[in-house]
Amino acid sequence: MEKYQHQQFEAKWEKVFQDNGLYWAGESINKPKYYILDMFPYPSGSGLHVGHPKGYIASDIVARYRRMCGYDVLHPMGWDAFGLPAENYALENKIHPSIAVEHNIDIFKKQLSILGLSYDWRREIKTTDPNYYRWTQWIFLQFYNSFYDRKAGRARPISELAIPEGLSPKERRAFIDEHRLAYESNKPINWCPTCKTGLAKEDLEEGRCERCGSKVELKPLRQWVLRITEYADRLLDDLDLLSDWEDSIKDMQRAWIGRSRGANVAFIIKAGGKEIGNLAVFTTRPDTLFGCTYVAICPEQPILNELAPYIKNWSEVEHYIYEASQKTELDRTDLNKDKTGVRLEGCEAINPVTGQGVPIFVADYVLGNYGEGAIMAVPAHDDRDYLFAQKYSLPIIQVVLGPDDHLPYTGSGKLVNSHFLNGLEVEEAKKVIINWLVERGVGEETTNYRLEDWTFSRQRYWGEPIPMIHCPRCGTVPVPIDQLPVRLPMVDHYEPSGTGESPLITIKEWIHSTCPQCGGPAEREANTMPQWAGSSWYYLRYLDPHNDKCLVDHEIERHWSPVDLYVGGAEHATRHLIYARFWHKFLYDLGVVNYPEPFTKLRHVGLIIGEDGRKMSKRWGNIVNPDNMVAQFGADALRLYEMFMGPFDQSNEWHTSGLKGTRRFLDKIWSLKSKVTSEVNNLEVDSQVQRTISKVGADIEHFKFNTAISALMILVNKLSEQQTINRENYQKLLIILSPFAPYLTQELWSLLGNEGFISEQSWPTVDEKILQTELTTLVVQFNGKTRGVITLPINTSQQKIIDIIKQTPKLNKYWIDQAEPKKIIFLPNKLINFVF
RNA sequence: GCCGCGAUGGCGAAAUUGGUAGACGCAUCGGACUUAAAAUCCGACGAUAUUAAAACAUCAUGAGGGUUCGAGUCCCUCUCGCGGCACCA
Repeated sequence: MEKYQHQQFEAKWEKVFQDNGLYWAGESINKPKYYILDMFPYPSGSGLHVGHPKGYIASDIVARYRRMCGYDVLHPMGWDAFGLPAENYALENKIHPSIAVEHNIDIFKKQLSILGLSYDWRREIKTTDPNYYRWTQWIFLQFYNSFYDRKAGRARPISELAIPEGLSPKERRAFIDEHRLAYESNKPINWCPTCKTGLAKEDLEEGRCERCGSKVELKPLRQWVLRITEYADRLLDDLDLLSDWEDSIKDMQRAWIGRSRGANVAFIIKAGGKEIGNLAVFTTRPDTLFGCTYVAICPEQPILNELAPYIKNWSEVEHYIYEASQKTELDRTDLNKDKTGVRLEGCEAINPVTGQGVPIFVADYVLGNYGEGAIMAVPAHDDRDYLFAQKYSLPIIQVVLGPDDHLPYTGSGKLVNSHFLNGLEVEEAKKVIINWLVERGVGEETTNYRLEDWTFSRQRYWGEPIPMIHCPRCGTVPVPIDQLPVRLPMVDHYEPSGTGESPLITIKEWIHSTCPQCGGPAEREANTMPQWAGSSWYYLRYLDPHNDKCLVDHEIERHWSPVDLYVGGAEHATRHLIYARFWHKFLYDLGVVNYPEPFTKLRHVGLIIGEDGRKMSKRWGNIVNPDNMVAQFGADALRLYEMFMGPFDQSNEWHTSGLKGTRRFLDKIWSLKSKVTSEVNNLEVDSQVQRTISKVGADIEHFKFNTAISALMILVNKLSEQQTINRENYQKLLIILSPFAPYLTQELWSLLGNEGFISEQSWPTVDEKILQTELTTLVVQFNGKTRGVITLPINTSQQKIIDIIKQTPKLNKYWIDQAEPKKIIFLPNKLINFVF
């Protein structure tokens, strides 16, 4: 069989397609828009392996399909080029990151361009371009200049913040700063000693740096933080708007945000019968307040300073606090570790409902960064408190009845030993007790989140400079908008200092600046933004990439937003996808964007793993380079194979032999060309063509590319059996194959003498008349067991079918003793089942 | 521990969502073509029993139970694997 030479036309057509602007979006007025977005890559030094383009191929198929269905498709690509990996790569290879990044982008772009991806390259962006990060900085300044109005449920300009009267200028300033959505904090942060930078909670994996795997340490460091927690409720509740997101991703985000509704309860602290302080604890189970037998606070609880003079065993307590501070987060939260604590001798906490005192412990199983850093312990109804109470022989009071006597019991049930709560169900008791507490001013309904504010400073060179200035007279002052971008200086030495200071601090000519307020000498903020900053809004910049007046024109944004389809890896579920939703909602509050959610439909791509079953990595030497595969088999075959491997969202092992298979399939189509005539095919073939058009279209929309390709293969097998192939049918096959194999189908399209581009053809309409066949196969069952299949004209009546079966030798033997069946189950055109 | 997903031939997988289990492809085996190989074409390909061969039959979708005329699909129990969260009170 004749084989085609992909080398002879793939590159040729790619150039023609690009030169003709086939993939330009926004060129037609009347078509409906469709925005298809890929998660833009990080141009690393090692180039692409065959796993990377899988998602790009899928979105490209949808893009091509949508164009053929009459949509004005926006399908852009760009580069997420700031961040640690680029900088580490640059340090290792002793090339400046800006040069390394340019080089890597070149390689990536070359690798992508031979795959036939239909991007509108006029819109290419990169996050390291000052004309891009200017707007990243602009957004940061908007955060700085906004506060969150909880009543209105949105961000507002900080100038509209209601400031209490009678504050001194200093207090006024502090009050305002406390409400900014970008704020400076001195709280200890997660510090990676290897990467030498602070990290956000999202950058950790089991207490280790997600990049390098080092255990992170807590380090007190001044840093910029974004108040993402103000958006927690909207980020959570609006997930319900995203009906076309996979539930697994939504569940992951829900768990990450981790909303808990409960109450803060105030305990008065007494020593020697005297009130010496007040401690709030957070609980989701205020109903169990009568079962509280001790209170535990974390070693960082500020109240310890107040209590210190009254604590009789202070040296022991102090030692415990010190020990806890020496532990890493990973060790602190190790579930297997024994619970420890030290009782604060001489102090007691008064339970507001009973008026009785309970002991207070400092215990490092209480987390400092959640709730109030203090808990009311109810050993009977909490696993951890139970273990602790047993260890320290503390009383255990059951207040909720479980199905048996087993304690601890954390389920629901009726309240006992709880005075006015007795007999109530847990949920009811919660409401009653909260009311009781609120009325007496000793408690309030409270919601807490696992989500933490976003640590936004990195003590590294390769990131967007944070556009702030520190003035010895005016304090922290934002860089005026018209002075953006604050450019990252090109320097020879950019190694991280490791001291907690950004390497930019050493670049005196850059650091020294003037205060925009007083004009006096001042210093620039030397920290840079995290890797996730640029990617939190990039999808908006594609819409209007060259605008130098605003980040995106209002009308243009209104036209293209939101993203209709977003394709990328599931590993971004709790990082990029939460950050981007957060920024988008903030921009929505500012009026920059028109929709509350950025991405309407989200699909995640499964990994391609090595032939040895391991993740593709240099370390295992199992990397397959797409360039080699394209050289050997052609881009079309590679595209087909990656889509044919299995369900799109599933991981699959790479097998080059499978790629040979899809290439064989394309060779078959090539050789069919010699059978093409004007003679008509029979109805069966025509009908099969129609069925395939219908199935392939539906499968593309549902991301079932593997079955779409299988349907195409079945059609090709059918056509191969024919002596001649009607030209019309063959061309329809080429058209519906073209989203998968754009080069080969274009070549054949042209060889058949057609003008123009196959990608500009309309998706064939399905002819319902031809689609309907006149015959149907009916399954014949006796007592539920399939005994045969008969082919019948459609809509044959039940009685007629019974007559046929009685006359069919292979089937009538099951008609037991000529008896009448007890029951007949008849599904017209599908199945008949006789129950005897 | 909690939440979610999954388990189908030698392999990747299909199955109109309760109606012919294994489509399509890979690998393998046999045949054709060839001096030969590759490529290509034709054929076989879940297991078992019976048979000269086939037809037919029985069993079979991680295990065990259940619902149903009928279960890969629905329900219950369990095993294993993957992903997420995890001392979050």
